[in-house]
Amino acid sequence: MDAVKENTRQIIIDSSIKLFAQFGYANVSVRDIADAVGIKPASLYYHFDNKQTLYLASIKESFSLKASGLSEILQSQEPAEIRLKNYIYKFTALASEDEPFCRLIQREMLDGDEQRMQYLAEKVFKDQFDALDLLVIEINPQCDSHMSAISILSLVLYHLETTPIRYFLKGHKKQHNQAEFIAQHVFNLLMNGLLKS
Amino acid sequence: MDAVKENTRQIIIDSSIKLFAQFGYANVSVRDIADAVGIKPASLYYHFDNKQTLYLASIKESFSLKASGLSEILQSQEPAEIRLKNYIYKFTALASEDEPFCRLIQREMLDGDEQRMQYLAEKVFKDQFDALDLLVIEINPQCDSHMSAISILSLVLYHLETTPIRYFLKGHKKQHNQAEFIAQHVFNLLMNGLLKS
DNA sequence: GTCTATATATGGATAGAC
DNA sequence: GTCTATCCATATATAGAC
Repeated sequence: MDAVKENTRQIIIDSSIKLFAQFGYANVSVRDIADAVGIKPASLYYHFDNKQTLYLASIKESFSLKASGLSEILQSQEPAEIRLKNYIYKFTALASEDEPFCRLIQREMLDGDEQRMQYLAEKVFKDQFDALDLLVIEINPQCDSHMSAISILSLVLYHLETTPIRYFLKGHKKQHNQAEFIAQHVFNLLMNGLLKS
Repeated sequence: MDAVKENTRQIIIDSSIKLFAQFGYANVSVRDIADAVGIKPASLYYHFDNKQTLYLASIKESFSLKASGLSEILQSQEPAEIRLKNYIYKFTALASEDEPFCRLIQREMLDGDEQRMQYLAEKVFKDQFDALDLLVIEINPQCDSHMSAISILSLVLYHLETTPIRYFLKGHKKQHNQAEFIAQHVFNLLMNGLLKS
């Protein structure tokens, strides 16, 4: 942010976050990143040993950037169902705003590298997930909170993830892509199930 | 299956399904497929115009094998809720059995190539999705059937997709990875919401 | 229908000048 | 720190012999 001299290394990371998230590792060339930054490919190799190193640094950076208006909501003094509602709306909004980041995580999940999974679970998502798990227990102490927490996340993320294909599927409307509409649908489904609209 | 002379085209499709599903489109070369089949890359171009055509044919082929069992369930004479229950159990089982294929579809969604999305939606998934949509309407005519159908699919698929990371998250148990357990959780959630276990 | 040989493009990475 | 120039590997795809 320093107007005089911004860190080139940081600009490279910022650019590659966007590119890797949008197109995936194999579909982003070192040339693409260099072009986005405005330097030549050879110059990248002054800052990073190779493409893989750059990729990992980008993921780490992306993780550490995005954090927690969500924690506030989960730790507020509202009744549990209100907290869940607020959480879903906020989470949907955040995920919707930062679609590239969501894709990056999805891609990591697909690759399924065990060491990286463990790192993500224990160093990045742990606090968030645990707090959501506790909220679910508070709402229904009888339920399998682990499964329910995953279900909540799945409903939000999958609606966002399927945006490109839902456009071509029966019954699609513009509003189905709006974060608030998705959040409303998900919260209602969680409260009432399919039977009650 | 003919012992004397099996269709080379079919062997190519079978081989590429496995490769694309496991590694993703960009990570599988025409050479890889040719090697797996046991022919030279040039020979592939006698059977298919290009890599993309081969890829789409593979997905279509792979999906239609699974879809027939699901269609039966959706078109049976059972009450709507029983059909939904049977559908979820069968769908979960199928998806669980062919994890590579599920990953392939997920990758497709992440790539979000518009032409490929349209092809998949209209030529591959259409009939299945429409039938599920109708079932949802039957169960609750008031609801947004498009959103609800996506929600059903999301619940099943995301539990499977997150298998590698859930292992490291709070409250995980072995049974959370079993198809039948997931189906039970999903059906219960859809019927009763989060509040009732 | 499958082969060999090759055209053509692209991608990761390095050497050395400035 | 960034550049130009280039190497080398790999990828898609084609031409033409068999």
